[in-house]
Amino acid sequence: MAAERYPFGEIEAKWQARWEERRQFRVSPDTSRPKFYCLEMFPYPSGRIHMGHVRVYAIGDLLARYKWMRGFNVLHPMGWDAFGMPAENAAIENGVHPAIWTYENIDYMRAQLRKLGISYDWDREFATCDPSYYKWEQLIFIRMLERGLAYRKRSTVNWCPSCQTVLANEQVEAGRCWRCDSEVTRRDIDGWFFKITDYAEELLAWCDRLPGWPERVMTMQRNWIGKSEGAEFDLPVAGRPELKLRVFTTRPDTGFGMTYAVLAPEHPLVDSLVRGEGERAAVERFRAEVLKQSEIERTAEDRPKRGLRLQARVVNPFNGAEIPLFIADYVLTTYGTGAIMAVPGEDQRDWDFATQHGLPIIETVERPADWTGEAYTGDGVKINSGFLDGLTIPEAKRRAIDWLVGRGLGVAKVNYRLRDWGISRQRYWGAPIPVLYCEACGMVPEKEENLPVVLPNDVQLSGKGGSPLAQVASFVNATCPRCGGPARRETDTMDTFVESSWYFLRYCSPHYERGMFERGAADYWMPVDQYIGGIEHAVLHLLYARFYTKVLRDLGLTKVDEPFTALLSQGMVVKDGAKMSKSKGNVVSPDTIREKYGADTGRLFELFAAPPEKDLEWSDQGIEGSFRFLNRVWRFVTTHLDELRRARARAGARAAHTVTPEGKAFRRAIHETIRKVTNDLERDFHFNAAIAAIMELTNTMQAFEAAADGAAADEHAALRREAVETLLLLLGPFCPHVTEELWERLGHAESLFTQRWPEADPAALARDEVTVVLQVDGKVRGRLVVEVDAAEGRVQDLALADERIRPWLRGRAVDRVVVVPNRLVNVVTRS
RNA sequence: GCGGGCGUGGCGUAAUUGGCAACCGCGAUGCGCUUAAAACGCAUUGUCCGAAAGGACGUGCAGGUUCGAGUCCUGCCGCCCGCACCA
Repeated sequence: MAAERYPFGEIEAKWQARWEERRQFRVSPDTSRPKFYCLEMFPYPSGRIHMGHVRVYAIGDLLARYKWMRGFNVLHPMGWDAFGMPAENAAIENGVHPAIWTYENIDYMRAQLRKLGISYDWDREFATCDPSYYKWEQLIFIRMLERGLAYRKRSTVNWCPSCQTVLANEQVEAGRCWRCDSEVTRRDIDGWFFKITDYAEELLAWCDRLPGWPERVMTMQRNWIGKSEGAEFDLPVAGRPELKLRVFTTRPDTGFGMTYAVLAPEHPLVDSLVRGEGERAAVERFRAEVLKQSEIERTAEDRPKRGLRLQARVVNPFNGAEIPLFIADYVLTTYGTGAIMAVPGEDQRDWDFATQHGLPIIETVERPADWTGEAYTGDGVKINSGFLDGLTIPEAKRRAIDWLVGRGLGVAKVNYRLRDWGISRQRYWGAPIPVLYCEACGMVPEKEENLPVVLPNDVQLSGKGGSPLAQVASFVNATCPRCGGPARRETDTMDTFVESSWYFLRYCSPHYERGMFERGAADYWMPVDQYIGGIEHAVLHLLYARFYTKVLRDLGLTKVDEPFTALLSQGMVVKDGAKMSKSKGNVVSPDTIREKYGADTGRLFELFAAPPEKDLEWSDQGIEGSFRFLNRVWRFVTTHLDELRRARARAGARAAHTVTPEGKAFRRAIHETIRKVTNDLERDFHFNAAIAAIMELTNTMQAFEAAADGAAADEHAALRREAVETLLLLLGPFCPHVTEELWERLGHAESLFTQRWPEADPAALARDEVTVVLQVDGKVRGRLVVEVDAAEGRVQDLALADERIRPWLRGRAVDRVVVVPNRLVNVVTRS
């Protein structure tokens, strides 16, 4: 029973040790070879890895090993995204210090990864919670501060009551915290921001210049940046010449259809517009009502639009009409100017509100004759619009902006949905923000020579709120770097997404002590050629890292514009209908899988069961199938080992000259597999299809073996050897241990992964004959074997004379015959 | 509502990108080996008609383009993902 299974345990330990001894995957810059930087998103050391994590590492290792075999100098590093909430929560629950918890997890997970046999350069490993790492992040923070790219402001922010900290917009998903799923509330608080909005245009422009990224990720980023073009202009307040209401619109052409205007309830102008105590009280009541509804209620389906009409009126500058002014919950402070001109004829939200409040509706675009809808947003000619009448919408937009600009009322304006990145976290386990507050000098950055500002160890973590660092007197109380007087340190820490925004650069020279990274190493290795990770980071990490890289470029530290040339977003591993995760309790441990089947089997299954970008349903039976396959390969090679080794001398003669037709067909199968697998890896990441082709080759080998017993077996020994070697080379990147072992047993002293990837031999692929499909009126009626590239006329004649075809032509006239060379003949009849 | 993607056997999937639909695997059924089971091997496995030969049908639905459509176009239906009162 046990004897039937190949000895994967032994083999895997042996080769992991061997690769380590040989330092096989330790790399340094080498300009004589093309470089390939292959990177999987580094993990958060949360405890243990499960088979969900293994998928991404299996993909990365497959690509890295394949590129090795293609002659690339491959950088394939691994490290730890080690700051973050779970460590702090574990500390609060179990009384373990976050550092201890984190490093213990790292040790455990590193051991798990090593036993999977991934080709990492372990010399480059680091954890982001190490002061030698975050020191550089603090330095960059100061540089960003100097350039106005980091700034502090008081604002209304997303607050997670459970994590007790601020969240960036990207970290709120449908009103809930991305990490703990609690409902997010709003809070006014001082905090630090990175000016990602300065890069909105460039981030957007490059979305069209990264063809190696999945379209859906680029689309998500484009939507997130949310560029819209239009105009911003003033509406004078009637009878109050000193007051103007600034509005933004993407449809300046609809100005003549503006029948009222709306302010966000929190808009700062509201207070100056209110007249008398009665109105003030009504406004306060309305605001309170709006604020008390949660984010989730506010964004619920079918929310009614609530509004309050103010006594003040504004003037529509297009036609001079005095129009009513409202405050309403459907206008947001966070976008545009926080105020809008309302055009119910051409905007559905305004239409809803106007209908509800009995406000007039003016149509400014001619509707199609069959139009039955409400607000109209389609194309058409301008009507009821004075000087714009008769123009198309794009023409009218331009003309309206010119008109506003000419009268000094407004300007053309581009708006983005993207907000600046709030990086302050009121938590302990993160990189300290390197600034101080001095009574005399105000906010002062820490001196560079004093970096890193080290996170103190002696902290009390209660989870009660407030930044835990504020309780550490020895940390808070410091001296001002400018005047030497008493100063208080900033107690917020940085969002952990700051660490993951540049770790790929640190891997280029992880031990460099004179800077963030060594310029030469980064210039050699960057950008990352292939990045692999989950879709959940489409607008989080992947946007931040792009931004941060551009900042580093503008600081003169790197030459790259973009960090990741190509991105593969792998799907989730799902079990029992849910994503495999600790909290769902449906995890499968790689340790269990490894002990039962070996790491190679676990990896093979995850690469085979689904295309990489799709979700993968975990299947115990599926993994059995992958295991069966490897056992079959093992048995095949080991049972024929003597003969295969003997064939070695003859391998040089290349079995091309096999005499028998079966031999020729067999060799073609070998080389077609090479071509197929290479295409599948090179073009579209069709790993599952590549494995299917390798399995098929194995089946062909066994069939060939069974058919060619006796004397013929000897004749084909060299061919058989070629087949086995090809199989091992192709399968190597998927299942590195078992293939290395068999490669060695065949008599090779060199590692399989120093071999060149096989190339399909055109001579082997060449055919003398092809099977052509015969169709009558598009239906397959037969097959015909003809010589390759036979003349069309000849093929046509043969087809028309074919016995299988003739009955179908009886009583019908041939209209024409379509001949697709080497593929198909279609006889088209006329009835 | 806007944007993106998907829809193929009992299941996971494949199809040289417009040319034999279902490769590979899982499951199932039968057989062999075995005292037996496991493991392993062989065979069958889209649906319907037929004893067979063979035929008809078949890629969510309805059309279209084409000699030929899983693939391209139009319109529906369904599912998944992202954003969402963004002016």
